[in-house]
Amino acid sequence: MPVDNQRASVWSRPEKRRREHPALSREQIVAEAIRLLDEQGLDALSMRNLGTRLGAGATSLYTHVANKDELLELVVDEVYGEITVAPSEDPADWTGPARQLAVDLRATILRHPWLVAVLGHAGLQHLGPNLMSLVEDILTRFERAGFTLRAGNQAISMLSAYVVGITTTEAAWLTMLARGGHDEVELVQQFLLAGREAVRPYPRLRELHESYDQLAPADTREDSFTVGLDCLLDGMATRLKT
Amino acid sequence: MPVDNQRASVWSRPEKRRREHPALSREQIVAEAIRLLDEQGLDALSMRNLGTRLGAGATSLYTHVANKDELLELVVDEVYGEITVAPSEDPADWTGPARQLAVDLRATILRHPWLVAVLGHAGLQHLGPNLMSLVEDILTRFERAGFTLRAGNQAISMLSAYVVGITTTEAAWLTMLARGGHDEVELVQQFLLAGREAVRPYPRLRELHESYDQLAPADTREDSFTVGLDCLLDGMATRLKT
DNA sequence: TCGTCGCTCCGCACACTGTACGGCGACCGC
DNA sequence: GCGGTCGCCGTACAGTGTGCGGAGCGACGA
Repeated sequence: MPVDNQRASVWSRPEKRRREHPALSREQIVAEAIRLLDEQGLDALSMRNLGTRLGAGATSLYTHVANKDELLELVVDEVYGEITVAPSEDPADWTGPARQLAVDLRATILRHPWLVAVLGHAGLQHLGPNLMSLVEDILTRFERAGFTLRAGNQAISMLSAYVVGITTTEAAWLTMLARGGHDEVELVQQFLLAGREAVRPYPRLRELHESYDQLAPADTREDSFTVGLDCLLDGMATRLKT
Repeated sequence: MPVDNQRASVWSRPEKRRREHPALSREQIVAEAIRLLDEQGLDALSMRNLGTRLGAGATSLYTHVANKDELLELVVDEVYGEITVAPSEDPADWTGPARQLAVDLRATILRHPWLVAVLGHAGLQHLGPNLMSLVEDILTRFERAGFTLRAGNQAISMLSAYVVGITTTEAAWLTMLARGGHDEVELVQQFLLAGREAVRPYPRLRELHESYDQLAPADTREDSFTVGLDCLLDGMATRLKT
């Protein structure tokens, strides 16, 4: 299947809209796609499925969207739009925006666990308008706090890499949870039971495993994320900030 | 499609092998799958495709492997087996193994760019034997260097999260490169050209963009990774150690 | 007012996917 | 030699992304 690399990206090609009241629109399709993804996961997103949810045929979508891949590109950028970094009072403080970016990004991914799978296919290279204005915004903060543009860019890369990486596991967990319809605590118990056997030949893993026996899983995830984020910010402070 | 969550995991269920010289084996299937993935990417891995490459029918594979998902699980753990952390002379040095883990993991992912997409679907929760013994190994090093098990686990999480996150973008880039069969430098030029337009409304992004104009891309990626890793290790040293 | 054009939407078709099922042939222990 | 078992495969089914040609409709020039 040859890929036309020369075709202009989604963002530069304007949306066609001549008819007065077209039944479908790009916005509508993207919105419904996100709803479908949130409700039933990535596997449930098929063109036919999405089409019928919009009261349309599958191929009708192709008038507004070139590809399924392009649809996902639009969806991803739409989700990026959910992240905004609140204006801070102290312009010299870069820690606040950085932390907020990380926390918001994580929250967004956990709200849309299918995101990591999509990013895995396509990378973070999408460069939709929402992502770009977000990055521009944060670069501004970092610059104002004394970072060079390069350093600021590096900081953003590190932060988002860490968050995406950490969240990959969490999102997979949430997906499994949603699909089975189980309670989190119950599923954890089940996993601990299964893991106990697998972990037997490895003394350190076994001890670690046992130490996690009676813990609220959501809190553990939260704590682990925060500790890691603190580490990262510390390191950035000593290395990147002159 | 209902998923049988109760079925024992791949690792506990022993491989059936009664016949003297069976034409197919699990190892062989996994090995060929990896070869196919490396050559043609994730999309090209279909059961039929893999079957014919092994001189067998598609459904024959199901005697050795329950699922395509399970096959991927086996494949992922097989790839994890490529990572080994060399024994270090100084037992108090945790930085060496940590850095080596990160570098090796990145190299492995870049050697198998499809990995991140698979991880995106499934998370890092696979827990195959190769991964477990790797983690056990590194936990040992960390423990010997004064980490608690919890802290060591946290460190591993952070490191792999960072690497996976950073590498997601790189792997997507490499995949695109491989699919188009283009030269990296040439493709970079093309992207810079396309990006120049997109980046116009954002002053900081534009400046950043221009500053990347004449740089060897592979070196840039390498540097960026190393700087971020140094940051992370610094942070871990001040936060996690003691 | 009447073609005619362009755009949106749709039904059909094609190649391809994962995998359930039943059969076939060859090897094993007896 | 023989029955049972196991590895392999052909067929089949539901479902996928999407190319193509046609139908209906709004707008617009003659």
